[in-house]
Amino acid sequence: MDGEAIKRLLEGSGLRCTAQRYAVMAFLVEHAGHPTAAEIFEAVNRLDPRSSRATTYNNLRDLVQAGLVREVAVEGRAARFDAKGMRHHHFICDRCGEVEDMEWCDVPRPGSGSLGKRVLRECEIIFRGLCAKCAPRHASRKVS
Amino acid sequence: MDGEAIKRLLEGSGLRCTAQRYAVMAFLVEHAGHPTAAEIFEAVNRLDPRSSRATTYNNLRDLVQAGLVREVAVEGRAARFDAKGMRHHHFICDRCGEVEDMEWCDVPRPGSGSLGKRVLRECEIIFRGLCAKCAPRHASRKVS
DNA sequence: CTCAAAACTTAGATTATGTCTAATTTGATA
DNA sequence: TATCAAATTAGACATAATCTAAGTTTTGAG
Repeated sequence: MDGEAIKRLLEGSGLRCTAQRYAVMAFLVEHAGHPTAAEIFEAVNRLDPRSSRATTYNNLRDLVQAGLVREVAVEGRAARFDAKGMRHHHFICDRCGEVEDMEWCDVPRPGSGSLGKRVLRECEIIFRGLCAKCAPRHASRKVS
Repeated sequence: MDGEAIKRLLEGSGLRCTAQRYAVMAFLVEHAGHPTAAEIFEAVNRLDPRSSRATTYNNLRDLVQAGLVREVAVEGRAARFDAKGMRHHHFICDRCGEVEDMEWCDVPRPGSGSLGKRVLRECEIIFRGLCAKCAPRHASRKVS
């Protein structure tokens, strides 16, 4: 995705394409590794320190509200973000908190009986366990 | 579930049944509404102030590690807890953060190809949208 | 173009949530 | 009862995220 595409993405969602907001979105598009807000802030400021921490959080919130970015909460750790590209599920490592994408598959929808008055927007599967890096160390150590 | 059953549950998992730990577990068994740690602390201390905040957090962590309690992370809000009774999925309200149980159904397992070296422990579906209380207000208001 | 309003950004204070420390208490068991 | 590991405690500390109030930029009406 090039710069123009990102600009169109933002403006198509009613968000102005400011330097700071563009930087956050572009970083997320290029880095699929589910960075935290702190990592995003540090990365976009490393070479071009023109965005404050508050703005990074503001823009992440705006992007999530616009539906361009997904926020993944992880028990006991900072939230992680990814650009909503292809649909996918998530694998969360019990040990290191790493979030990884898992191949998309359809999710069984709840019957309207069990849904009641709720309005469903999306369904996602969370797989939990040990990531490829942590799995080998598992045999001898209690998962903490 | 009576007091003896809770005691057996704790001791069966290698945890001593202390007054404070029992209070946390009993509260979770009786209150299926996914309370936060702060709510649990406040509730178990309202009439019988014998547990500190640190102990409440320690015990919640112990219970989660022992597999007796589940922790549910919610984007932008405090973690919520529930006693692992029947298996169920979760519905999280976009607007108010409320966590509700959804009927259990089997989750499609990822093929061993897409799983790679990862070790899978559990799968859960997260349904997102508006809860029954928030849905009616939706038409006129942007979901904040 | 000009001006005012709206959108956006900012630094730093503040809040919310959760963890750690060091001292003390509890309780199982020898 | 004496011992010692487990559990608890108060409060300091850490971290993540939000808020505030002021300043800056962009937009659009006139």
